[in-house]
Amino acid sequence: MNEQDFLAGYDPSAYPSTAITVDVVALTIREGALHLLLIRRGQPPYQGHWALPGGFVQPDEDLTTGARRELAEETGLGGDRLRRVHLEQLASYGAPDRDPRMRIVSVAHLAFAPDLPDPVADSDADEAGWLPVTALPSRQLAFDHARIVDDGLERARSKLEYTPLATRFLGPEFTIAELRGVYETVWGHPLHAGNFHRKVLSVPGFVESTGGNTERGGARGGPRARLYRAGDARLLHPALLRPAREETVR
Amino acid sequence: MNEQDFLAGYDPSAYPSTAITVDVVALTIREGALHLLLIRRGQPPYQGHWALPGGFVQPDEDLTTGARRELAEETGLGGDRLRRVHLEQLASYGAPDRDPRMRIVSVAHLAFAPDLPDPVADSDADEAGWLPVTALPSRQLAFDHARIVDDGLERARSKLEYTPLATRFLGPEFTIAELRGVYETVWGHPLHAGNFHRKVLSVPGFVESTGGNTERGGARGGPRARLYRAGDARLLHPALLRPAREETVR
DNA sequence: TCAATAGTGTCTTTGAGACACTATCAA
DNA sequence: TTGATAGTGTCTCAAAGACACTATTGA
Repeated sequence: MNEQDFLAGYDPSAYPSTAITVDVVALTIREGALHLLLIRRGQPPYQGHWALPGGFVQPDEDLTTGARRELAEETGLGGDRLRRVHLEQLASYGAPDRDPRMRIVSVAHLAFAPDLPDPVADSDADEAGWLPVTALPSRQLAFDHARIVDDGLERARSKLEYTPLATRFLGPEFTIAELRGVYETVWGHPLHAGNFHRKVLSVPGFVESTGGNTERGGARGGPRARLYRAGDARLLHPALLRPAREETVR
Repeated sequence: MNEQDFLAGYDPSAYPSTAITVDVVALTIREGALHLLLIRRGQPPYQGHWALPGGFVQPDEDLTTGARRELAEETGLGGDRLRRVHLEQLASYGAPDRDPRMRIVSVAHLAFAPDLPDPVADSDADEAGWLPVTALPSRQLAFDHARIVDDGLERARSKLEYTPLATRFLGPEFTIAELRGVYETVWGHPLHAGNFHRKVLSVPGFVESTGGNTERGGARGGPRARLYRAGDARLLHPALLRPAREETVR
């Protein structure tokens, strides 16, 4: 039997079937706090609970394409704004009982977005919004989404160490202080301003100067800061390591 | 409608269906070279091509459980030997056309194993074996498995930097020189013996002394080496970074 | 005038890497 | 005896972090 004949006689339904969804852990920074895009479910299961935006993968689309589509649908965003959002695969979650309806494997994705407008609820949901991650209703997230969010946050913290993706939380032009704000928000503790400044400028390709300055100094005074845009590095070398965390090592 | 009623009337077949497989990039070190477990396919599609071990996820098993089961089936291994194999999720691959039969999303896993016996072919395959990764028939791997292998190798190289998983390629007791051999094999270039030795011993929890020594010196002479076992660290701090690779940064 | 901030200078400590050297063992 | 290897000592350089300081701005 050759491959042609084999495929002609192949019956997909003879194999165990499972549904595939994509879910998105979309992060942004608002007013100095890390926010997560969540949807309040309008239908069972977990009706009324908050859940990650996501849905079934369409027959003709790639996993990451599906995740970007879901993100576009939930945020009402498109075009250039959406294209500036960083999106990467996070991990897949497939415990047999994670969804009461049927066996569903979710391919979770992680997104970093600059401050975006409030989402518009679509037909399936009665509410959608950016919620601060520090005040998450952890026990009330649908399915295993609390676990997925935890994994996403840890991945985000780690990614800031060795990639320049912190810039994806900001607009096309930013100051070093704003970049430092991203690190402090995601990592959850303050950094030394002077050392951070020098470190960022010393990593090749992390940021490049636009030549411009901010129009005004800080809200409470201070000189006008120089403006930078993201450089062409894909990895930071040397990396910007988080302050030692002995506890997490063992 | 409450959740009970909803689930009772829920029809899984109304949703787009997809098959889920797990594939395993299983690595081991034989005679100083990195080897990969491959199966020569006995059936279409890609009949006669080499492919990663893997298969459909069973209805009641978790993704990682499925990967471990597939690994056990292909290697004929069980019990303690299998339990010593490190297994982690790598990534999921779901391009719509990656399998000519139907939409199949593969959740790839990565395994690090100490030198294992040659695998026994099962009913679906006419051949199975550990192949050196340097001499892979890249263009002849089935499906998108060449890409998955590349991703797995890069993940393996990276994991050796900041985790103690190099020890998973070795037996329960090993010398520093053997551990160095793992790094040299996976990273693909020689390391300075003296500096490596000191570095490994300086990282807390990486290895701990057994108190014993090897029975004999090296094959071409030299003193007997001290024996070590894996320590309790889950992360290396500070990390063992690969020598700088400027090319890969941009 | 005052307080906050941007940006730079400098010193200390840690760690990576180059190199040298000794002790030990197989052939 | 010879040559390879295990393990240690030492030096240099890069980088992280602590601290200090100046210049610039808003209030």
